Amino acid sequence: MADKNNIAKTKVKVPEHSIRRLSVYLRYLYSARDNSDFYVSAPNIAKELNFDPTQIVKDLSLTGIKGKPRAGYNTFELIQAIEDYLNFDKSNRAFLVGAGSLGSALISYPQLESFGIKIVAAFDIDPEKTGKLIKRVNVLPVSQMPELAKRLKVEIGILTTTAEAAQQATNLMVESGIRAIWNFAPINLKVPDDVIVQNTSMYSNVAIMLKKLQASKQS
Amino acid sequence: MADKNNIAKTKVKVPEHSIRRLSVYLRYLYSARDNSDFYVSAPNIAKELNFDPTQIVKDLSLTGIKGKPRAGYNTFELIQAIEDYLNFDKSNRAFLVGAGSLGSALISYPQLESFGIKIVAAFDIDPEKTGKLIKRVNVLPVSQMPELAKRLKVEIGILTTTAEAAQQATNLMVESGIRAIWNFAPINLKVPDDVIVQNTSMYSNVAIMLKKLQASKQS
DNA sequence: TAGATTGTTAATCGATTAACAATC
DNA sequence: TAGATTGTTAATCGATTAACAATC
Repeated sequence: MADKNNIAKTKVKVPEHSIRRLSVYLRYLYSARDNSDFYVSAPNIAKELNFDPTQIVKDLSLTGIKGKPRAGYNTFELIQAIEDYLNFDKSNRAFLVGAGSLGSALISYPQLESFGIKIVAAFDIDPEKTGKLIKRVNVLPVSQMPELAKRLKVEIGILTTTAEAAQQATNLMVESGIRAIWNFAPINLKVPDDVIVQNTSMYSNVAIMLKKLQASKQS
Repeated sequence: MADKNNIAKTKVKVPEHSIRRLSVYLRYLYSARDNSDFYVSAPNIAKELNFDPTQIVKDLSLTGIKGKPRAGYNTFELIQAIEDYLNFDKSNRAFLVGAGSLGSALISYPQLESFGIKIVAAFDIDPEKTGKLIKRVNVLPVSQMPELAKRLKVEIGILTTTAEAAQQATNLMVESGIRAIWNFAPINLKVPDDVIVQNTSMYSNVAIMLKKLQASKQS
């Protein structure tokens, strides 16, 4: 049954909570490294980030790293282990579709490359926008996407169009062979079973923040 | 113990998963309403968004709404119930700090207002940026923040500065009486126990997407 | 050695899913 | 009435936390 398949596929099982935390640890580890801290321990990180130390130990063990009792983990090895586990090997080329203000902001977002995503081209339907450069990234007409995707073996698409244009842009990405879509458009995309959609809704974060604010007022 | 207190306070207990989903349902319900669907049922929404129907029923019950067996929920009542539950009453005024490309993108982000946030002013330290307008929002020097926050009773801050400027900007927001900070800067902010920080890290989403992509290739 | 930290196993907690009765 | 859907209670599942042994 196609529908059931779809649900199954959408939920490729990965330990989301741990992965989310690992990316937070990683950010801290970069600064520790720059700070010449050669060893970091779980209680160390925990104190800095206000996390639970045993949870950190458990998360880190996912990457297969071995730490030294008393000392902690070698900072360089730990960074390498997390980067490997999260596939941040810098070869993940991505297209950005929708060169509006959010798209431009993402192209400029700091360190996105060290987090495994390299934006190699941007696309737009608006002829006003195409033919220009945004921080060394070319903005091309969408018609060039399928051919370029195949040539450059691009598997990742970042969707920053309006909600109205999003589904059509998605269809084109799928036709071009894109396997994973990082979606910022506030709409539920329809994709084939084997395409991954990562929704980044601004709204859900707003909702959670407002709810916490309300809860904090009541106590 | 201050540290323990901090941990406790950071985790004001709200059903995060349900809230996140409710905001997704809401977005769909707006389109259903515009489409003149006067009644929607859980299996209805489930099919459209690829969710589990019983989970939807459970989530919706959080808002206190009563549905009709066989028919479902009145669309207007349901929208109202979710908006009430999530405090989207449109009176949540917010300051935006850091008028760079991401800040501008957020000011232009569609429907943010219907999701409970109204950006009433933007701030920047760069004199090049202050004194201008971004889509009807004034960009002011940060020095004006404390006084204006008190006058307008602003409790929410949106932080879109660089990582380097983020902590200082945060301190100023806290001094100004901001109670909740929606943080886009890739850094762990230090705040007093009673201030809520909602981190929106781009990186964690990248990490999860890459991990899913890898997992899907292995099956 | 003593003490701090890792690493593993067990207990708890919360969220999701399943089952089914109530009801329009 | 029959059937679809709500709504509630129970079972399952996964994630977090606690406990403690191993080790440097």
